[in-house]
Amino acid sequence: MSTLEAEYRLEYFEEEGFSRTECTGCGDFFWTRDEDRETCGEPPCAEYAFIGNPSLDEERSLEEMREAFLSFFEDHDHERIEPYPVAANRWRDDVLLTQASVYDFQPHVTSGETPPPANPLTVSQPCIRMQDIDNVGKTGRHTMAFEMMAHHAFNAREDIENADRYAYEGEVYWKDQTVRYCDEFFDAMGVDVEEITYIEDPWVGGGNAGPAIEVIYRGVELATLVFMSMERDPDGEYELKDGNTYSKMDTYVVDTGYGLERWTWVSQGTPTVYEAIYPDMIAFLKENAGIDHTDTEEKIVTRAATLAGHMDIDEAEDAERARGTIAAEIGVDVDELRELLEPLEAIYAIADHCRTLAYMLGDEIVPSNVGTGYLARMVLRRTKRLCDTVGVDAPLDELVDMQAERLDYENRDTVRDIVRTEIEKYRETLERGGRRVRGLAEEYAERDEAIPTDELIELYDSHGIQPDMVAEIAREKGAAVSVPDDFYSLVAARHGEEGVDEAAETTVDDRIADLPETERLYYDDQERTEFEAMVLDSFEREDGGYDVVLDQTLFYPEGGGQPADTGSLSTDDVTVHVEDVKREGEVVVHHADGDPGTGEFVRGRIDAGRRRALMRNHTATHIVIHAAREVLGEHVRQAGAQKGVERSRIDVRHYDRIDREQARAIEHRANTIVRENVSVADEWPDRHDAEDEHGFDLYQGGIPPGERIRLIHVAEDVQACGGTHVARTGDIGAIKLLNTERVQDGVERLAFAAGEAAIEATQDTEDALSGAAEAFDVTPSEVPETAERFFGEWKERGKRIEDLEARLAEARAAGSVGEAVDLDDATAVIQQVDEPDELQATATAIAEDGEVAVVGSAADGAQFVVAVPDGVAIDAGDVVGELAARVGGGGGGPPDFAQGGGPRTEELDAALDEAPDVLRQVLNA
RNA sequence: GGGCUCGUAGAUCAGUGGUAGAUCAUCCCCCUGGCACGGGGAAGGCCCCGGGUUCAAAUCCCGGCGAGUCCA
Repeated sequence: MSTLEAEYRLEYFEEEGFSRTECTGCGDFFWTRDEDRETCGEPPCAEYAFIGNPSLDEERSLEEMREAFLSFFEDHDHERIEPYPVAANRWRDDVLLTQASVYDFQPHVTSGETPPPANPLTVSQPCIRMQDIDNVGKTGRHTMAFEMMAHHAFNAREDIENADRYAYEGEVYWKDQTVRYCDEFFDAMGVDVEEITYIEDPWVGGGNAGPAIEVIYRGVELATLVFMSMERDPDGEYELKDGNTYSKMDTYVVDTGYGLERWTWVSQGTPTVYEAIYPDMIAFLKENAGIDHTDTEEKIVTRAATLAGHMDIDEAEDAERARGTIAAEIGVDVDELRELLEPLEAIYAIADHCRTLAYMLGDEIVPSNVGTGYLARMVLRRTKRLCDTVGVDAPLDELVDMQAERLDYENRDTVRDIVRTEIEKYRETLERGGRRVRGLAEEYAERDEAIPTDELIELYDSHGIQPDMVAEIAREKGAAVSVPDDFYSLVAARHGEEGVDEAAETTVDDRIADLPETERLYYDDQERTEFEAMVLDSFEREDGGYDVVLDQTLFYPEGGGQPADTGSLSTDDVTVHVEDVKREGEVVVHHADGDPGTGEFVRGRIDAGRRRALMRNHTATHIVIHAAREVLGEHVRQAGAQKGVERSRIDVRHYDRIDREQARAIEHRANTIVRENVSVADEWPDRHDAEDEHGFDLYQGGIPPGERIRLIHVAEDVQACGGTHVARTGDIGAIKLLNTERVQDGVERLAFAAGEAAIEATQDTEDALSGAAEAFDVTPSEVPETAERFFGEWKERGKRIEDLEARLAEARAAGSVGEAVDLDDATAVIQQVDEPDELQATATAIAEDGEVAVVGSAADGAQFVVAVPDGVAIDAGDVVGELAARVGGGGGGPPDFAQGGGPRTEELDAALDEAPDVLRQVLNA
C-alpha cells in the first residue's frame, strides 16, 4: 500500500525553495516559502487576516474579479468557455445540481470518451450547494449560489496500448504547471506569494480520487487544486481516506476551483462576504425593510461582523454560540445584539437565495414537487418567508429579476412569470394551512390539550406547514404546542426505509462485448427496409429465443424513446422473426425466435409499416415540442417521451396547466409545420461546434457521448437525436393532439397521434359525439346545449319526484292504508310499499302523525324501515334487526329511525305478519 | 421515483355504515327615515368517476381522475 506523500514532491516546489512543514495545530502537511511558518494557516489553526484589510492589489466587484481570472488564464493559453447550466441533471443522472466546475465534464470527458470543448480551458461555473442553506447569512461566509472559477487540463497517458482510443491524447500539463499558474495568478493579483500555504489534502469523490492541494491566503482557502488521476479498484495500490483502494487511470485531469465570491471578498476586506458580492441588493433590501441604523448601531454591527470574521465559524450554530462572546467583547447585551443582527442575516440570505433562484429558473428549472423543481420551490418559499419576517415588501419576482438582470439572462420575463405563479401557489398553501391549523388549534384549546406531535408531523409532511407557523397560530388560539428538537428526524422516520434501489448494473455479456461494432445502416437510407448481412454469432436465450448479432443491420434498436423495429431474418433454409432489438454498447443484438446459424448470410427485412409509423411519430414528436415551445414559452423542455405506432406522448416542463386554448394553438402550429412540408435534415457535426451554435437546448432527451453527435433539423427546430425520421414533414400527414394531463407538478404530458392514427383518433371522437347526438336526437353541434338542458331538467325532475313522494307518503299515512295495530300507549301502522324510494318518506310521514311505522318492501330484496315518533319507548333498531333476521339479513340505525333488509323476499309477508308481535316484544323488553 | 393528505351546497368545511349538515355568500320578508347590524325564511348537492364488500356506502376496499405536500 502506498500513500500519496510522494505525489506532492513537485519539482516546482523544489525550484522555488518551498519546504514541507507539519502544522503545529492540526498536523496536516503543507508547503510554504516561509521557513519560519508553523501553522497551515487555515482556521482553526489561524484567523482570517483580511477582514478590514483589503488584500489584493485593488478592490474588485464580482464581475471584475471574474473577468480578471478568466482573462489571466486566456492570456496563458487557456480557452474561455461558456458555463454549463446549474441543472446538472440535464446531462447526468447521478446529481441534480452543478456543484463544481468539473461536473461539466463528467462522466464522458473525464473518462476520455468525449473530447473537452477546449484543452486546456478556463470557465467560471455557477454552482448551487443546497447543503449550506441553513448557514447562509448567519456565518458571514457561506453562500448557496457561487461561481467556481477554474482552469482544467485533460491528459491521457501515452505509454499504454491503443493510446488513441481516448478522445484526447498526451499531456497538456500536470501538477507542477498547475501550481505555477496558481502562484502566478496570486502574484498577478498583487499577493506576496510568501504568505501562501499549499496544504496536502488528498481528494476522494464519486469513485475517483487523487492528490489535491488547498491554497490558503490570510486564513482563507482561495483555491483547491485537484489532480484527478485514480479510480476505485479493489486491487488498487493506494488506500485513501475513505477506506477504499484506488489505482491510476489512463486519463488524468487537472481540476481546479477558485471561489469567485471568496476572491471578491478578500479583495474588499468587508466584514461579511455578502457585503462584498451583493452591495446594491443589500442596500435596496435594507431600505425596503426600513432598516436604518444609527451611527452607534452601525458601529456595533461592523465590529460584531469583524469579530465574527476572525472566528472559526463553519455552521450556523457556531454563529449563535459566538454571539455571546462577541456581545461581551463589544460590551452590549446579547439580546440587543441579536435583535440588531438577525434582520441583517435575513437580508443577506435573501440576496443569496435570489441569485440561486435566478440561476435555477434562468436555466429553465420549473418549480415542482420532484427533482430540481422541488429544490427551486423550497428555496423560493424559504426566500418568501425571509422577506415576510424581515418586512421586505418588494415583490419577489422583482428581487429575483435584479439578480437575473445582473447575470444578463435573456428569459427574464419567463423567470418573473414563474416566480409570480409560484408565489401565488405558496399563498394558497399558506391560506389552506392557516385555516387547517386554526381549526385544529381551537379544537385542542377547547379541550385544554396540547397539540400532539403526531399532528405536527402530519401538518408538515402532508400539508407543508412549518411547526413554527403552527406554534404561532396556536398561541393566538391559546393552545399549547411543543415542537420536539428531533422534529425533522421524526418526519424522516415516518418515511421509513426509503430503499435506495441500486440500479441493477447492466453488465454487458462478455461474449457480446468481444464482438465488433455493428455497422448501423438505418441512418444511411431511412426509407430502406431490406438488407443483407452475415451472422457473426448467435446465443440461445433463457426464454428459448436467440440473441443474433450481425455485421451490419437495418434494425433500429430501442432507444431515445423510439421502440425497436421488428421483422425477419432469412437464409435459404430458414426464416426467423425478430421480436425486439437492443443495443449492447456498440453491438446491436436482435432477439429472434430461432437461430439463423452463425456464419450464415441472411436477408433482413424490417416491418415497413411499423417502421414508417414510428418514423412519423418520431418526427411528429420534434414538431410537437417545437410547437409547444412557441405557444408556451422558451422554458419548455422535454421531460421524457415515448413514441409508438398508434400514439405517442411527450412530457414537457411547464409551470402551469395547459388549457384548451393552448392545446389548440399547439395543434395548429404543429400542423402548419406539417403542411409546410419542409425537409427533415440530419447531420453529424462536431459536438462542440453544435453546442456553440445551438446551445444546450439541443439535448432534449439526454446527452449522448462521442466526438460527433447526430442533429435532426425540422423547420427551425434542432435536436440531438439518434432516431429515425421521415424525409419531409408532409410525410406525417397530420398530427392530432389527443389530450393533455399533468403527470407531476410542473410536467405536462401531451399525447398525440400522427398520420393515419391521427385521422382514426379524430374519427373515434366523432363517433362518440355522433352517438351522443343520436341518443339526444339532435345534430352533433347541438349536443353540448342539449346535454346541459337535459341535465338541468333531470335534476329538476329528481326534486319534483322527491317532493311528490313526500306528498304521496303523507297521503298514504293519512289514509291509513296499512294495518293498524294497537300497542299499549301507541298505535303502530304496518304497511307494504314496493317503491324503494318511498319507503323512508312513508315511514317518516307516519311517524310525524304520531304513530309507529313499520314499512316493508319487496322491491330489490326484502327491506324494512321502522320509524318511531317522539315519546314512544320502542327502539326502531331492535325492531328492524328482528324483522330483517327473518328475511336472512340484518339492519339497524338510531332508535327513532332504522332500516334493514335481507335477500329472502318470499319471507316478507310472514315477517310483516309477525311485526305486531315483534313490536310488543321490543316494547316489553 | 417514492411516502402521506385531501376531493360533500357558489366559497370554507363538519359528517367513523343507517333520513346529507353548518357557516359565509345569494334571494325573499321583518326591524330602519335610509344604511350597517340584527331577526325570520327560501333556494342551492350525480357527496369527483368506475368497480367491489354489505340488507344498506358520502363513509370500508380496489382502480382511475383531480389537487396538495414531504422526501431522494
